[in-house]
Amino acid sequence: MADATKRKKAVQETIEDAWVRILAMKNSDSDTEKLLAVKDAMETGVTGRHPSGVGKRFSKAEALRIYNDLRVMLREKTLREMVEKTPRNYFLITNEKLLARLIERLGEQTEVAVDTETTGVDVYTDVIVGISLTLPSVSIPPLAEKGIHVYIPVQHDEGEQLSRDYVLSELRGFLYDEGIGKVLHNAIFDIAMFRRHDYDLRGVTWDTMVAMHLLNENEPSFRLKDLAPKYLGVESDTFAELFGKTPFNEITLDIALVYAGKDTDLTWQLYQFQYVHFTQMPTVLEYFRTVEVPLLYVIVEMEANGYILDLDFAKEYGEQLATRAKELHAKLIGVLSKHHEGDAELNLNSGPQMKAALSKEIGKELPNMDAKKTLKPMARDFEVIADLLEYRKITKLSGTYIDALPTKQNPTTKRWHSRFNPIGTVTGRFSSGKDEEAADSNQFNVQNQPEDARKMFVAPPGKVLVSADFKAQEIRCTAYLSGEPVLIEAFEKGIDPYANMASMYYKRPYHEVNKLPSGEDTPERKAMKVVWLATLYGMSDFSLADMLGLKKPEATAFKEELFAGMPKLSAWLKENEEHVAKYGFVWADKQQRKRRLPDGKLKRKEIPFGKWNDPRYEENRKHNAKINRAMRQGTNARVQGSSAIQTKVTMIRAHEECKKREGWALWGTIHDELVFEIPEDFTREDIAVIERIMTQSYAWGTVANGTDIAIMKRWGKGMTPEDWFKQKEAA
DNA sequence: CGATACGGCCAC
DNA sequence: AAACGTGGCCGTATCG
Repeated sequence: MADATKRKKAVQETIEDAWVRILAMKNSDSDTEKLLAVKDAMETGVTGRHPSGVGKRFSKAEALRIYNDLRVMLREKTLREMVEKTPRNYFLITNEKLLARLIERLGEQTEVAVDTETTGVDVYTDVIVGISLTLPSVSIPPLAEKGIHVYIPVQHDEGEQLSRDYVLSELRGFLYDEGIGKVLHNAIFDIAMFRRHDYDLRGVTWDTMVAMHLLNENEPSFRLKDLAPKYLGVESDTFAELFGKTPFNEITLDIALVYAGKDTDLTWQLYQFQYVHFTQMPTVLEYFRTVEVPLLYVIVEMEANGYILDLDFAKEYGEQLATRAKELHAKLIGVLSKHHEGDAELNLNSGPQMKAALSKEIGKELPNMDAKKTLKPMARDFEVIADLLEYRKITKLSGTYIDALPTKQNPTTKRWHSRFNPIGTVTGRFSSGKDEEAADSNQFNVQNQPEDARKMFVAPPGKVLVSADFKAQEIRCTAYLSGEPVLIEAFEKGIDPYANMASMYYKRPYHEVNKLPSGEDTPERKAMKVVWLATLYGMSDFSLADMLGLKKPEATAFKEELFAGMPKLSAWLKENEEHVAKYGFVWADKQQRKRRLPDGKLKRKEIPFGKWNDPRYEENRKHNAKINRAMRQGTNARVQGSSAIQTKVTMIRAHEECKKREGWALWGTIHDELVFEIPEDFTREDIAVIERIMTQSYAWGTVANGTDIAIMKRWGKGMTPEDWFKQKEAA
């Protein structure tokens, strides 16, 4: 009876009521957007109920089904319109005669926009199916538009076209001509695609994606399709919106022309727009042209070189970890399952479940499950916590690294390839990991491999890995930027800057506060390091106190006393904050890169004394927190950003050197470290070459650079070059 | 089963 | 209220 009533009620619900109900649900942003689009389409009569919904109550599921149909309709309409409106200066190049005429015109250009269309985003496996080019200075007399945009299909399923081999060989002169500048959006991808077909794309002069990052690192998206509407006023659909998962070779040529032609058209327009803005920042332009653009080639080579993993080792190690995890799992379940209700077994990987069970087991409520802060201090008193920590460490290690990496071998190259994204961070550092639109790719983050996972990475046969770090890179950078004598003198004397600070602060001899013979830190040196890093990262006195095990006033006093002994550094820190507050940005070294922190210019909002916790002032607190954050970011961005420049410049030099030497390659970079692979019969002079590359490619004024070099067959700690040679001579 | 958010944790 | 900067990835939770 109740059911019948419900059913009756449901039938009676009007569409209007249904919309109110559905939109009141807890919908994700993207769902809400879709639902509103459907509502609008239904109200304007574009669409009606979905066939599957006839006779049923109108549901969110039905609305989303309608959305999918609507999207297909819309897509077809958009594509039809795109083809109808194909600009008259867009041309398909489909035969020898047209290609020959194009090549003649290409020879007259000084700069050309280039883009490739491919079967997918695996640059080692997928292939080029078409090439688009924008020739900006070619005019076809009857047309008013200046410039032409061409698409050369080479492997579409249908339509008259030339073969890829023929087109590439005919274009060789153009591709290899450094005198014809190439302008691309995300050139790394296209350089790698040409490389995949054994062709170079030489003479890249501008990458609109990288340039955009220098113009505004806070840009929410660097996709051409997002930048074009924003900065050029040109609407643009993404590949996925237009074609879904259809590979480009299945797209008919009329559609391919208008889509691919638009890519280089927009890239060229964006270049023109960006160039005007760059003329306002000549130092940044110089940096872009001499560092970021040449670096693109280095990145492509480094990524393509790739990694070799010791799969036998990974398998054995993975099994060891699995065995131990199983033991710990059984033990933990034995102790904790009595605190867990429900049919399903207690899930040790579930934070909420474990927090509840553990709290009951130890008889007090845990605030959170943070390993470092909450659990580790209790591990000695509670075996169950020690076990859980070990279990979590092992499952993290195997789940993210030991078991996961072996599955990511590239099917074509049989190697493992990471991505190094030169615009992946706001400060200029590289990020590493998956591409934005390569969710199912084999790419992985090589910059956060823990020590135990690094053991899987081995040098290629007959080679060794040589890691070279910038010794105390960020401190030297700070010494240089601030001009602080205490730091500069330490580096001049070749002594440890932390120990030097400790000696000064504690008024004790340097050797007493430096590292112990075992290599361990003295408490004095360790404290200096903590305070130093805390300052660089803008840590509050509250957190500093927490880390040093002091009360807040003591931590404040400690910091103040230490920095009183380094007045230039203190003044520099203050200047950074003032600069952020006044201009809303800071400069990296030699004004090569900006870090824009617009929140720094906000005016602080008043919070009356005693009202800190008053919810009425929550907005004000959040507002002020944004300003505080910008202040912390300012100094950090100057140091991290300048250090990233040093690393990038050094990579270019390293790459040049590697090209000259048989068997040398750049293997990777981890922020303050470059890793080379070189033949294992290297000499002392070879090591001296690497030392010179590291210390002389980019100077911090008069502050000397330093490097520590290690030789390895397997990625990890390694041995010093001296030990390597001693061992070799002994054998 | 996909999309999204989040806690937690790996690196420098 | 937050309290340390820059990242990426895994597993769970949650939603429909």
